[in-house]
Amino acid sequence: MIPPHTDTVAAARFFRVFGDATRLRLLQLLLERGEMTVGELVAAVGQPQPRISTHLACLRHCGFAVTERRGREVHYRLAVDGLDALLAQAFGVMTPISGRLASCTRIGPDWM
Amino acid sequence: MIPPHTDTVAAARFFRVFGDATRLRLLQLLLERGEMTVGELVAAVGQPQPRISTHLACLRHCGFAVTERRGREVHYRLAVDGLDALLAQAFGVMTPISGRLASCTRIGPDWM
DNA sequence: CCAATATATCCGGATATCAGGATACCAGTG
DNA sequence: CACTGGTATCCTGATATCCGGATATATTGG
Repeated sequence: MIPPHTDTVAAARFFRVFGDATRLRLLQLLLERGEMTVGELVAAVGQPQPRISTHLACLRHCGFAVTERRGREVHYRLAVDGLDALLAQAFGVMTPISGRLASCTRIGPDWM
Repeated sequence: MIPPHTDTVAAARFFRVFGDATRLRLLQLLLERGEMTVGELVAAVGQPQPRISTHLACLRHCGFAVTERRGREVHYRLAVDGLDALLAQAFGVMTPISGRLASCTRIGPDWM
């Protein structure tokens, strides 16, 4: 059941992508709407464009999202399967402990 | 499908707990073995005791684990349900992209 | 009480990881 | 070509989050 050691390290990196609220929000948006332009993501998240683009670059590089340029606009789509199930599972695990999570001092303030 | 905004922030905090390889390793060990003492966890992970204890304190505070002192020893057990399914789901999502994740510069070097 | 065993906490330092704001880059149009 | 619209990158600074090592705390047995 326990994956080898290197898989644990890789998994921690994976979870760290989700550990930023802006990136998580972007993933959620793409999950729901299927495909969005940068401008739409910027508007939906309500943060400055460079900030969104930086996070999108991370998602792109890591393989979570793929892009397609159409004229001036760049469209982003999810490139992973199972994200909906993962998020649903995560909410199931965290809901009973969310109050405790909020006061953890090891996990600091949120960026969003 | 998109949880409200505050749930995204809370979820990001949740994922940040998993974003550290030592903490993730501890959770995996507890998941597999059910209950372990600090000493056993220290031996299994192969890191200094204070380091392990610090991470265990986080897991305890956040509600992932509960403890029971028996004499000198403190026994740790998982206090959340669904962690096995969550980790399995996560490995499913990440496996196809694990090579790309390894080279992400936004997610830095690993602590383990 | 003291010594040994087991564990928790603490503090200072290093660095990981975020932000903002400016600017570079790409596509379309006249 | 210049300008506009859309996006990506970059650099500096702030701080989040880890570590090591020392020490504090709790339990046990003589």
